[in-house]
Amino acid sequence: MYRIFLNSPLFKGLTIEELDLLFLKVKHQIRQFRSGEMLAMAGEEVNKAMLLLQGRLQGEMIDFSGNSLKIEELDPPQMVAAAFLFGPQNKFPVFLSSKTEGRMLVIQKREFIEMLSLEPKVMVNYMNIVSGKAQFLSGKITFLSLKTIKEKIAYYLLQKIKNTADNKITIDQTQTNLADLIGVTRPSLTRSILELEKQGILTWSRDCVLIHDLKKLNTILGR
Amino acid sequence: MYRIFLNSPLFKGLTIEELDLLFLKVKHQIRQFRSGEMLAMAGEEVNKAMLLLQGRLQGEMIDFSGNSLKIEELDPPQMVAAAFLFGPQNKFPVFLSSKTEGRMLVIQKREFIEMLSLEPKVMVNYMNIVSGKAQFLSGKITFLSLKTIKEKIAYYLLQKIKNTADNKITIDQTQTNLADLIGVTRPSLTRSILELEKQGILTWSRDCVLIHDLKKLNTILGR
DNA sequence: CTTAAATTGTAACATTGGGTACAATAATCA
DNA sequence: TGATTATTGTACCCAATGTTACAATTTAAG
Repeated sequence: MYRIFLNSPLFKGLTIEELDLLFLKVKHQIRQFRSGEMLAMAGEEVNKAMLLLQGRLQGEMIDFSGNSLKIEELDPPQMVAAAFLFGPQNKFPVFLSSKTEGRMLVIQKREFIEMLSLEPKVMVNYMNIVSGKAQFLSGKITFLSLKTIKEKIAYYLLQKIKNTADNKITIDQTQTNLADLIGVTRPSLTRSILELEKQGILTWSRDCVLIHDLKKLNTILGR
Repeated sequence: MYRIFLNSPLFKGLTIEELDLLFLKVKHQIRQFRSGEMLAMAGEEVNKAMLLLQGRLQGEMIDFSGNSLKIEELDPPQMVAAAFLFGPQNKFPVFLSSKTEGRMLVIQKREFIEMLSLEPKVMVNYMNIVSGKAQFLSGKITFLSLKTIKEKIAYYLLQKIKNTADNKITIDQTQTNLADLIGVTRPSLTRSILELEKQGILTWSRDCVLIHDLKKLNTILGR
């Protein structure tokens, strides 16, 4: 019955038997949702643990000029608003809506605390999840602190180049998408890319980027 | 002996007896530090729980143009880097240095996990702390997502006005400080303030701000 | 009360990036 | 291949903010 929970980060390392036993003791529900449903408003209180089982959610922060800065998409079997169940302001930080239909496991906060006490493995898992959220947000802040488009491009590329041996980076999206991702307009992004090319730092072709001068690319970020 | 830990958020709700018993079982050290000491570099691994007992620390993210965007100051009895002890990238997100001399309690991660299992109250306290960190960072992101200076001013003032009954806000810092805090230059801040005054939204005197038109102030943030 | 220092106001100019429109160049499909 | 569409390059203008420098005002110190 609870087999589908097994590959969730929250229940990682548990046996089926442990899981079955746990859910015998802990009260819980399954909530169904349709596509396009608004599941939570920013500011709303979080008083239950939610584990996405099926479907896809998205959390977006509506910035005040009406644009929406996408924070994250959520796929199963991830927890929803994990970092906002405890803490002094346990309210949704984003608008949460469903991109598809699906369902999630819901456990009231009181019962969730009980569960964490009953099973230390779940406790450690949960701490990893919440800490991971904080770390994700911390990374976002690093990025948002970058001021110029060139800095954002440099940061983006240097993140990508970590995973490749040579100085060639595969770009798996269009400039339009990328511009949207880093929060600038497309013509501005193109303009900055071309300036970087003129400076001899890189060559940007449709599907990949060649870094000619890694040193200068780092210089843009002041290091 | 461990009485000084009692008013720490981590050990809130424990009796002296419980605390004594806990620290009999859990290995720990006290680390002294001098003023101006660099305690951790951004990127360094976090493998111990740290609780500031005395002195003052500051964590700052050196932004890549060399400016430093202050993230937080830390006073006793707060935990250090609480949200970065677990999770997939348990590394310092900021440069941590001491502003004064002082000392802190240090518990290795392994022993810390043991402590959380031994005492559920501490576990819940720790989760509140980590979640609080995530929530703090989430707030930072909201702020960093604001684009114009007027938006930042409006956000700053509306946060402050929550705590006051009337429409008068006490400003406890100079414009120079405030400009630094919200990450803009001082002349630009002044310019924006004056424009807000011309629009009849507020009056900004040395030590306090009078909001004349709360509605318009909200409008700046698009709500 | 006078003076020095800190704070705030102001102005001219440079830079960055958004808005818009359109041209040029691939990529895709019939 | 030819036509259609998606993507990228380019230009022009404008708003927002940084840079710099200096003036005006307030506060603090003696």
